[in-house]
This record gives sequence, C-alpha cells and structure tokens, in this order.
Amino acid sequence: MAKAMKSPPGKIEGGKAQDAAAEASGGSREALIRAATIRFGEEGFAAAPIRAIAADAGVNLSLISYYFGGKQGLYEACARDIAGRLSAIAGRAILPFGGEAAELPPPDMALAVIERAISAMVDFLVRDEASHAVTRFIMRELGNPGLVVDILYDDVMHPVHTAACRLWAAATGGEAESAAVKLAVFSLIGQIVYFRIARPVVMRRLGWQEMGEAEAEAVKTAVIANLHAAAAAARQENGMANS
Amino acid sequence: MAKAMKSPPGKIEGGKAQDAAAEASGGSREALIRAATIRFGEEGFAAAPIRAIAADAGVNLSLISYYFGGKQGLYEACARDIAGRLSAIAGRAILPFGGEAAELPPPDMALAVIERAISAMVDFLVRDEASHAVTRFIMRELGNPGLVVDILYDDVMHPVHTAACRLWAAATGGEAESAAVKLAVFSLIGQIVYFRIARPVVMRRLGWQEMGEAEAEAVKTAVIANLHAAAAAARQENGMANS
DNA sequence: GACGATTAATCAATCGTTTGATTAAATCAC
DNA sequence: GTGATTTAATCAAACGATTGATTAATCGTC
Repeated sequence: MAKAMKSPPGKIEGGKAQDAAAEASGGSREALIRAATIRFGEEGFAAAPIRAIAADAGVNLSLISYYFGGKQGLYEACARDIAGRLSAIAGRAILPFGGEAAELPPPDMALAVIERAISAMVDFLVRDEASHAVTRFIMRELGNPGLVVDILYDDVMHPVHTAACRLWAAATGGEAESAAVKLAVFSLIGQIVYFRIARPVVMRRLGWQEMGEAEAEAVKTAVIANLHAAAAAARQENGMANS
Repeated sequence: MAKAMKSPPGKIEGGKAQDAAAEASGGSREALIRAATIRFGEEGFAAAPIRAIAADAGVNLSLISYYFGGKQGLYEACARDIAGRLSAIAGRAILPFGGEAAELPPPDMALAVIERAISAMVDFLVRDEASHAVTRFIMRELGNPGLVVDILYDDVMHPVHTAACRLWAAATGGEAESAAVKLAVFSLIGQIVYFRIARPVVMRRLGWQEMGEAEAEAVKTAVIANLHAAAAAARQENGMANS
C-alpha cells in the first residue's frame, strides 16, 4: 500500500526552539513530527485531522504523504521519535547505575539511586506539561499493542525495567530476574504512572488547584515512603539486615 | 443543539446474555449502549463510526439520534451506564465496611477488608476480559476531564476512595482525611490499575503467555505484600503496634 | 387509526489521499 | 565556469470515500 517515501532532508535541527512553523527552508519533516505528536497525543490518531497537523506545523498538507507516505506513516514516525527521546532520557538517568555494563552499588546506595530515579520520574511525568502528549500517546498505544509498543518496549521499557530490577535486587538481596522482583518494580512504576493518569482525580480528591512543586513533593514523599517500606519488608524476607 | 430525544422504552432487560443483536421487540436502546461501550472503549469516540455501532447492535443507524440525540449523547449514555455499573460493584464490595454509615472494624480486620478489595479489584481489572472496554473508556476520559469524569468521580471514585481511606486510617492509626492517607490509598490503587494498563508490557517482561489465575495470583501477592509493608511502616509512624 | 418504533434514502461536511504544476537546489556536460 | 538537465521540496486544487445527521415513509401494536 504505502508508496516509497523520500528520506529525510539532511538537516536534523536539534535545539532551536521554534515550535509553530517550519523554518524558511527544510525542517518541514521535523515540524510535522512535532505538531503531530501533540495532536495525536491529545486527540488520538483518528480524531487528529492531518489538515490541522499541517496547519500547526505551518506546512502544506501534501508533505505528510511526501515524507511519511500518509497519516499512518507520520504516526509511526512520531512513535519512533518518542522512543528515541525517552531512550535518551532513561539512558542518562538509570542505565549508568543499573545497566548490564554497570557495576552494581552497595544496598543502601542502590536504594538511593532508585529514590533519585523515582524523583526524576515524578518530576517528568506528573509536573512537566510537555510530557502530557507523550504520556497519552504511549497509553493509547498500550491499548492496541502493535509495532509501536514493540519499539517502545525494546528501546525503553525493557532496558529501564531490567536496570531497575538489578538495582532493586542489589538493594534488597533478591534475584534480579525473579518474578517477585519484576513485579515489585512494576508496582513502584505503576504508582508513579497512576499519579499521572489519574491526575485530575487525585487533584480533586486532595483539593489541589495545581500540580506544582509542593504537590509533586507530596507525591514523591508518598511513593518513596512505599519504596522504603517495601524494601524493608523485602530485606527481611531475604534475611538481609535493615540499615 | 441536541434535539429533544425520546425517553427509554420501558423495559430495562437486565441479565439476558444477548450481545450481538437487539431482541425482537424493543431493547434497541440497551443494545446500542452495549455495542457502543465496546466500540468507544476499543477505538475511542472519534474512531468509532455510528454505522458500525448500529450494525453491532443490530439496529438501524437512525435510532442513535432517535434515542440519544446523536453520537455525543450515546457516548454520554455509555458513561452513565458504566458509572452505574461500577457504582453498584463498589457499593457491594467496600462501602459496607468503610462507608460513612459503616462502623469501622478494628485495625487488623480493616486491613483484611482492604486486602479482599484489592483481590477483587485485580480479578476484575486484570483478569476479566469484559472490563477491557470499560477500563479504556475511563482512561480516555481521564485524558480529557469533562462531564463524564465528573460523573465517574462523584458516583464511583470519590465514595470508594473515601471509604478506603477510612479503612486505611482504621488499620494504621492515621487521619482518614489527611493528605498522607489519601496519597497512600491512591498509591495502592495505582499499582493495580497499572497492571491493567501496562498488561502487555508486564506479560512480556514476565514471559507470561496469558493472564490467567496463576498470573493474577502473582500480581495479587505482589500488591498485597506492598500493602502490608506500607501498613507496617505507617503503623510504626503513628506509634501503633504491629500485630 | 393513532402513535411510538423502525427503516431506507439522502444530505452536506469532512476525511485522507492524489494530482499536476511550480520553485529551488544540486548535478552534469562541455 | 556556464548553461542544460535532473532532482528535491513545496504548493493549491480536486477526488472519491466516509462521516454524522436528517428526512419522510413504513411497520407493528393497542
């Protein structure tokens, strides 16, 4: 079905903060991905008209077919872009301490690394407004697991989760690849993700008017308290002394 | 905008398991809600064509306008239907023990009630295939908080969460309406919900081929372990002796 | 036969895609 | 180097399909 499409026009255009329109020459491809990620994230694939995306990007409608072969191709390009960005963030944040090549720290240090990772994850997911579209993009895909989930899993979720499991095992004395450890780590991640997904509900129930620094700090405190409680229980289970 | 629409045709038709088509006479309204909940849940509002919904329900397209005033009205009817069903389930499961009218049980009993609620929630959310569409319906709405979220919050989430907070406070000695207790309860709920949302990722990482009884049991074990760990820590924090 | 329920037929609007033309840049021939 | 030729990038316009909604006629029942 999809016709052959042209390869990207050389320039990658990394840091410039130019959101609304493509530059005078080139950059249309990047502008489309930027605009489409927001639209797709906010409205979903079907509800986001390519005319609106093209208008947001400040380029002509036809360039979507030209560069990506169609709406579907643009969607997949957004997914790959998100996977790349998240992979870069995760690679910087946790892989140096829990990755396969990394030498694992002693228990209390491992716990501190996890604690810092939780803090960063809360800041990104719960506070950063720029993550809204990305989060919803991913959640929508998780509902229809397909190629995009494959990419996200292989590039981001699996390496990050594996590294976190190694750190958790180092902190509590378990076996990094055991089901119990994997599920414990998923539970921790789940708490954070939930505070993102159910944000409107949480804010209403807590009487919060905004999700600012103080509110994010309260969320961190709660999750980190659970982290320490679970770690203490796991250490006891594994016959490891609590510090 | 929405024209006046007809009120429902008497019969409510509760238990009959007749999914694909409306009954010989009447029941078109209920068949539409049933079919639409699945379509909207799986594909989202914009991506679900009313022609497909009508075909699934085995009724004529025009009946959507006739009964609900249009596609939007059908969507809201689905939301109210979901809120009603969830409210019934929750009312049966936790409100009798933690509701405002209920006399709170002693600490260990309160913990046991929470444990049972978690078990039921995992069975419903993670295992029951019929909950897929409902879950995704709700998550989509949480992304665009509006009238539907208002209904769900008031009818289901707020009463359930409040009851759970009362039970948690009874179990650990905290203050039921304190921010710490509310966040602790949200954390517990979040873990369960996450295992539903990220099911494909969890299954892949754990090497699970299906989400059967054994797998659900493993999830329960992990979440309940966190429950007890968090409760023990909270009791210590509040100067309450652990049993 | 009157009225609520249901139907087929049709409406205008919007969708994603394709087309053909135009411009700017790169490549080639000499 | 310079003019000719090819390629890449962009655009406005139009196409056919599908969308949600509406209409007027028909059915079935009391």
